Amino acid sequence: MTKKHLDDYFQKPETAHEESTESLTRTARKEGKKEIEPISKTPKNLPPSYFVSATYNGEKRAACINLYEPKSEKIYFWYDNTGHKPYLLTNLSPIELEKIGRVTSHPGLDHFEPVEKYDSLQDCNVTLTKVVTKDPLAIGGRPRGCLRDIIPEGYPKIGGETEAKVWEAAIRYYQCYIYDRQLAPGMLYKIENGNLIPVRDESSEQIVDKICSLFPGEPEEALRNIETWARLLEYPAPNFRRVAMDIEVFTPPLEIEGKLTFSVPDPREAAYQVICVSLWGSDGKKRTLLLKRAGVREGIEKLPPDVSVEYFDSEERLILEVFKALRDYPFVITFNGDDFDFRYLAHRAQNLGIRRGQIPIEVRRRVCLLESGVHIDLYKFFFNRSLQVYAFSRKYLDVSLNEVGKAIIGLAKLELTKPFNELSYGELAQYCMRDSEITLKLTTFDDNLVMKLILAITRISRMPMEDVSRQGVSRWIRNFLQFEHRRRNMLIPNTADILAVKGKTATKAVIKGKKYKGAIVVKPVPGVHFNVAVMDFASLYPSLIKVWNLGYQTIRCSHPECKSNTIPDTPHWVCTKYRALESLLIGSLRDLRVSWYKPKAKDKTLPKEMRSWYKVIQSALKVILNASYGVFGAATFDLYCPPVAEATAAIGRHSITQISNKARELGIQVIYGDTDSIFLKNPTPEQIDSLAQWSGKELKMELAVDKLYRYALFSSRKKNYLGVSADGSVDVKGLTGKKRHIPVFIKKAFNEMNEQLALVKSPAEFDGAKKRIADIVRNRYLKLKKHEWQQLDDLAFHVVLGEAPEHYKKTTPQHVKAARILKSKGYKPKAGDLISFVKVLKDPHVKPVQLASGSEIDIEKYVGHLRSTFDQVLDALGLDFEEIIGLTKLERFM
DNA sequence: GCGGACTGCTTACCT
DNA sequence: ACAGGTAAGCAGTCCGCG
Repeated sequence: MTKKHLDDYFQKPETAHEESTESLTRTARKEGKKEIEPISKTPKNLPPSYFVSATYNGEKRAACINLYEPKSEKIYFWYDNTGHKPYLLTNLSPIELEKIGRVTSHPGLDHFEPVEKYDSLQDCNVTLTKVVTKDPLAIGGRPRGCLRDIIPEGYPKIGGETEAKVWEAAIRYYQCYIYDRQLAPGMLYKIENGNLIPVRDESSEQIVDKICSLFPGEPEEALRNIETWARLLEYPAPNFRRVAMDIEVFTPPLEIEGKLTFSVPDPREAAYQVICVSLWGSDGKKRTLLLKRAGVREGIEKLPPDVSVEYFDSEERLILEVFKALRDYPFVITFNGDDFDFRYLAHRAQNLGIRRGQIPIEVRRRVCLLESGVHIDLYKFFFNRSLQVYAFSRKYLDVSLNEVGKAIIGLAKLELTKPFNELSYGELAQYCMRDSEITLKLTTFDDNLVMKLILAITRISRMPMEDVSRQGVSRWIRNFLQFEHRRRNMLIPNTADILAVKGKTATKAVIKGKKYKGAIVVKPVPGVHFNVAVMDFASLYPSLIKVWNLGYQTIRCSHPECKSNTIPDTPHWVCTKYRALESLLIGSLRDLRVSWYKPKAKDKTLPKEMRSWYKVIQSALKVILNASYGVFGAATFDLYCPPVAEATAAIGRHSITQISNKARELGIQVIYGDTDSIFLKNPTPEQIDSLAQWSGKELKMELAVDKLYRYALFSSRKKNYLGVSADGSVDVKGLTGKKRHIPVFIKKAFNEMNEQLALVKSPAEFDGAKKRIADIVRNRYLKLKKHEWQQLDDLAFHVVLGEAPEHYKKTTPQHVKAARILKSKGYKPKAGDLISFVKVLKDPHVKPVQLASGSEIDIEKYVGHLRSTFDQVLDALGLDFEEIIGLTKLERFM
């Protein structure tokens, strides 16, 4: 890599305006062979196509845009023809830069160019120098000799006056290109006479106007911003022609404790044969490619008739056939393809002597990309915590194909009944096909929700689809903020500079080690409360960021006259002269979601496809908005600004305190509240109305009824309650009985109890329910005492191993003890694994469930867990666990 | 040397 | 690589005790 690029420096630079009219592929050109079919053309003209991703092409030394043409369903390339080049910014003048030999002699240097930028941290215009290079690697990305390191190191501090600094030097080149040309990834572009031209969507203009008319009070700048977002979000998604792929690799069997297991082959070594590959296309094509091996039984009668079964005598030909398919489809979906399937295939191909040019996979350190299309690795996508919680409402708890498949589309992996290498061709194909079936269906369910979600975030974040599907929400947010900086010719500040000017926090966190004080939780009033209304602020934190004009630029600004514009409960103030970018952008996104996309997603009068698109948008916005406050408190975020996060939380506390005071003033009893919500006991519609009115008027915040509970049940614990809605649905929050590590044996009883609680309609009906609940608890207790469980698994606790078992130094929690026992038996528990263990009488008091037997169970421990699980509810019902299980008060003291 | 009180660690949850 | 706040269970330590 390094060598190749060093060589590049000594070549004559190509003219950047060179037309790319030839229709040979990049691969074919490199190899000088014509036998490979063209990956894709770079045409002079192309009908409207979706901008799906962007890269840098090292050979052409130009940005490359991947366009998906929805009629032919193919990807085409367009290379920059504007002469755009990589650059960084520095405060050194060209004259000062000329004095640094390591800069002027740098082979990647192109030229210097003065630029004016607005520095929002200092509130002044600055003249900087654009250091333009021939190659992005000249700026950064290599261990030594990059200009972004050379400039600050190399400048002799004359008189100690000027400190040489660089800006915008860590932005990926293709992002820089998107920012500078103000491109809209995910939107339509056409190629006309070799030029890239945005395609305006006339049909959405009316609807965009309508959206804007929803916000008559907004200032012009905010309206223009809303308009921009609306244009991006209204345009529909294409059909993404795609294929899901899964591979199976021969694995030598490993014997542990007399049981056969298999270790996962190392994709870097790729030492074993690829024995089966399955391809499941969105076009209905289902293929399974099998390697002929000695002594393997046929058994393909088990496969559905529409699967094409293809046998190969040579592994090399099998792999080449797979590569052909990978070139054919514009989008390829895998589950962990970055770290396994693609990595393995590429290295295996190399091992087999397949020429580099014939391998369409670009293997990078952490990802594997396709030369001719877009690779989406669903493992990374579903691993994303924000998506897990806010887009898929914690439906899956473990990120494995099996768990995600079961939870989201109700399709599990096939279970193997015998060792891998004893499978017949049919069984192997069946197993492998199922994996690619789940993988594809994870992108097709709910009217292609996943593909659309990626597209929507691509548009909001201004990032390529590959990056959107792999990176976290903080990158999405960072990128659209950087884009808007460029649009306004604002200097993108360095993280260290923001921190130096505005780094200090002033409040004390409740939790040791945290940076600032967070939200308030109101102590609940224990007991059962009928007719409870839950009111909450619509997206509290984004609303506050909008209403209070929060951003790194505006918090603690330098203007003396702003200092009186204080933030409650902190020593901070906010600018009164300028609007913060974060406030503007997050504010618009919030407004769009609350006033347009959320209602539209529920609007039954809309056609189905339209409503489904609106659902996608509102869900994408939800994910982004929910993280929009947290990122300012995250040191890894480029615009990290602790006082912004601190101020947001402080105003949040102020808001909920004000609103509960007002509620009490109106004569409503507040029985609970957490962060942005208050639980009101038996309020009248008038009281609810006046509270909402007051909030809008005094706090400038929307407060609305979120839930109406027939009754709610509280213990004295915070973040612990149970609410029953009018339709009998039960919300369980925080109770131990719902936590995933609790044994099924206890969970079952807990769920039975909830069924009883769901039936209660009036206070009078509680007596009967209490009796039945007492029965449930007593029965469980007796079953435990009599060792009556269906299987030992039902008694297992399931706890995630946060670190590798040997990594725990300070304490040894029980699940780690269990993991170490497993390790000593030859298993290889690693970080992220779910450890299942039971509590036993003998010494370490835990045992992995696989190794335990019923007779060694510590029954009293389980009674204790049963008790503590139920106490949370029994307290509120006025029931007593010990009385239920039949101990008299006297016995308890003995 | 023992046991209760206390602190800290770890995980899972809530908003 | 969004944040802080809360609950639970256990591990480990401290402290008093003739």
